[in-house]
Amino acid sequence: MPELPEVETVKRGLESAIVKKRIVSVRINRYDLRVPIPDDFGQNLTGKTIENLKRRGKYIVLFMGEKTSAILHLGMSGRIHIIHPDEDYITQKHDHVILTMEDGTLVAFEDPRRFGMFYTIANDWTKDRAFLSMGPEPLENWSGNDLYKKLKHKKTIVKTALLDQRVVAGLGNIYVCEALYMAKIHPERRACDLSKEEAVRLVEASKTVLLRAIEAGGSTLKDYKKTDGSLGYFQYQFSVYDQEGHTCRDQYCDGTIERIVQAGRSTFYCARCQV
DNA sequence: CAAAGCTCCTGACCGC
DNA sequence: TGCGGTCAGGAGCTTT
Repeated sequence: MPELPEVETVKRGLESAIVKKRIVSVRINRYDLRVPIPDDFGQNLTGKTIENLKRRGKYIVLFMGEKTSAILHLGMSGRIHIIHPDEDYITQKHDHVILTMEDGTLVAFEDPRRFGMFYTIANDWTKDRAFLSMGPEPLENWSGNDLYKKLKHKKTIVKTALLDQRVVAGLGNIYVCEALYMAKIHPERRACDLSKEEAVRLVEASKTVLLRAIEAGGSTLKDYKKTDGSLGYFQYQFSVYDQEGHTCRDQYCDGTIERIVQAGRSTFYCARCQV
């Protein structure tokens, strides 16, 4: 379930492997992802040099000049495998796309559930529909005031509002739970009922949670690569996510972590200290 | 327009 | 051991 920290970790891993290198071939094993890979995908990428990488929300943009960018989203189960020129690699069952770089580095996009996206665009990537109504980057100039103003006229519950990528980019089910816990805000609160102070707290908590997770991703990245060469999943100790029945981690709280379902998704929270 | 509901997909897990 | 059922969830689409 890649959210912002996992995507950022993947992007950092890709950085040294492919930036400033030319793509010499593109192998596409299947086109029928949930959003199909365009027919001209391979043609558009072959021969191009990746100038830089950008992350926006849960997307990674491979920038190859003003006229070509590739846009990657890992969906639910997407992974990137980086295979160095001297390494052997057995193609995985769900490796849908494999890029070969000029130095022999392979980049495999594996995605069993096929919820991911990989496509090219022929103009300014910021104009792509994925980014048109996307909210602010949480780690860049996201303020409590901005969140407060956005939530003020939202009738939905705060948990669901934070999952909406138009409100803020990059949060998913796990980090929304974690951020609400850290901010001590109950997930069933109506978004429009949050005070300015609570919005400020929620923004600060979100930033802290995301930064810590990125840090954890970065530190475990090397160990993970040693074992199977893949990138993107890390060890991060969740306070509430998937912790149903555990005692609240707050030393002054003796509550128990509960699980409820909101809009069809699990929410984990402490019913005692999140109010 | 917002909000809620449904859908896509496979692998992991559980109970029998 | 196998088998059926359930669950996981990002985002696009449809419905209300």
